[in-house]
Amino acid sequence: MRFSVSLIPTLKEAPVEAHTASHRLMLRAGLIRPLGSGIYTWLPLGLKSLRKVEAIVREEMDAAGAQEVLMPAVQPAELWRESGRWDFYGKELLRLIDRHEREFCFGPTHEEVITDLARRELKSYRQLPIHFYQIQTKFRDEIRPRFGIMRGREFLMKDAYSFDMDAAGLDITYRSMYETYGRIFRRCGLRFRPVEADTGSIGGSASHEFHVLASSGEDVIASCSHCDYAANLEKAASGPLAPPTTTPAPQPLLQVATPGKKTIQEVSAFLQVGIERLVKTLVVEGDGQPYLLLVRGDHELNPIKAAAALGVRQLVVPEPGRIAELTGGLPVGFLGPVGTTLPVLADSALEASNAFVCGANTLDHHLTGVTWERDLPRPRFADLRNVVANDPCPRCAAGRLALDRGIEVGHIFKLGDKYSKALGVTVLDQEGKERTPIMGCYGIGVSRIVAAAIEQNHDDNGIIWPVALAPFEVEILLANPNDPLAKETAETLYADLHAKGIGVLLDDRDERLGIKFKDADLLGCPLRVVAGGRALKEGKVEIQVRKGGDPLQAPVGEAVTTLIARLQSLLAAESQG
RNA sequence: CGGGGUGUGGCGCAGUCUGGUAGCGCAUCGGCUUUGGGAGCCGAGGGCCGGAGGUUCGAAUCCUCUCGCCCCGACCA
Repeated sequence: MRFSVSLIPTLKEAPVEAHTASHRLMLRAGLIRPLGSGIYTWLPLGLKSLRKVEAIVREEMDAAGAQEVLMPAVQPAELWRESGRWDFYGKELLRLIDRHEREFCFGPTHEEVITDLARRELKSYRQLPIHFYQIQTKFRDEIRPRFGIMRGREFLMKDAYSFDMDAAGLDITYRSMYETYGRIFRRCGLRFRPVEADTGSIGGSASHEFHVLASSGEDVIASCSHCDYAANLEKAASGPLAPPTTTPAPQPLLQVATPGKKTIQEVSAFLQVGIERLVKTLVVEGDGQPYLLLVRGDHELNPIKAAAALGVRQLVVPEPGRIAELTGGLPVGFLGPVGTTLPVLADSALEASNAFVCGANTLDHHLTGVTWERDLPRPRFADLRNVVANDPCPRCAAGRLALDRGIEVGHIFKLGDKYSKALGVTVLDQEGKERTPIMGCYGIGVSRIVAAAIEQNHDDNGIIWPVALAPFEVEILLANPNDPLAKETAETLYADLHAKGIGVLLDDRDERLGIKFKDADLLGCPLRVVAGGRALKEGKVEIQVRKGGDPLQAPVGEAVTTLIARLQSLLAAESQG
């Protein structure tokens, strides 16, 4: 591609509203342009990268035996009513009405459509297992789209759905997808980690997320220093904690004045007690019922775990005003479990606590020396909190958990028979009996991968593409278009690389070299070649790896082989995973 | 949805408080010079100041409504 005739609108300054690296750089490098909140046009250069991701995903899915289909983006409401999700999915579902007043939605996902296809076409166990995928534009009406492509409303997704006769069959398919995903992200040159995930509202029995590691990631993932345990924060569990080392001898129960000290920090500082010896009392509403939840002062409530432990469908943390209603007007900031009439559930980390501090249910007072059984009944204990760094690993004795940030780019699920049952998919087994197939579903955020790759690979000057995703592997800078020798060298190199199947961008603009350098850094092609100027006087071109390192010079005649060798070694290094 | 912010040429911004008919840098176009890390000089084009209504002799500026965009938002007891 020739820079001079292409739309590559680079920007010196990014619009103020772009904050994250990938968002800024995608705008500045001219990969995308916004059209509305959370919706973007992919410009030629951005589209090249997007297509590269797509190609990798498609090759690996095909290799794993999945069959590509393309389902409608617009889906009749009727199907979603059958699965029960028309009402359940909420406002993220973009709903449409056609000229006949019939209701549709723009598909955020395609379980209903694929399951409908399955019930029409699958009749016999002989057709199973079978596995379909598509790469398609999805729309989810996010509450708050942000970070550019990373959390847009419209995005490109690979979604796949498998049908097996039984759980054992699904295990095999699931395992194969787990491996396939690893291959895909390795080929993309991304540093990533598969983690155990909560199955959430979709339901099902097992689930893994694949996260690209990046400090700007929206998700927190915990992994063991010792074994291969890794899970997202929603799901991550801790091994049993040792009691706080500062646990004192038994103390009498005392009510102490703590005027105006409402926060854990304030109380801790005021009473000169470590925050791990305080107990936070949280009021929540589970399916309309109030509960008191207790977690240690230095821990955070995990609402998903709490909802599961309480056995409620939906857990709401009420507004302060509502808390007062639920507790009969007790002072927020001084709540405690002693003497409460509400059901109490405590985090397991508190099981070993004693002589702790909590609110006294009296304005401006806390209790100290609180001890289970003596001062209040032992409540039920359960895992209610987010793990913190250094918690013991739940799987192995030796490991400690570390927390990292990640960008979720893939998610695989064992769905079970939720959809196949709801929509009535049946096939005949060997005995001629009707059976409901077991489903799995497997998603990859194709467009998000492009943003995640940039998030993980950039510097102050611009993008540093992994070879596999770069819009072009090589960019040639024609140092001076008016120098016939430089021009001829650049053109020959351009043609030769092209002939070898290497993606190459030729910056043949009538611009100063400085501008071309700046743009080349911004665009981030893995290799940059300067044709002209100093080196060419000695019959050489200058080659620079975007990732860093000293520039090297190669005789013009050897430039192509040198470049190809470089690309291969880069590619090999990047796909180690 | 709640709270906050913001909307002025393609991008970044000033002007708004204190009303008098729009300006700066970058980008764009033309000319001359320059040519290895976002050049210099000269000249030019481009904005119904998000939209609607109102106040006023007069509105980017004041008032009301509305739309877009951005940021924050359970609790941290």
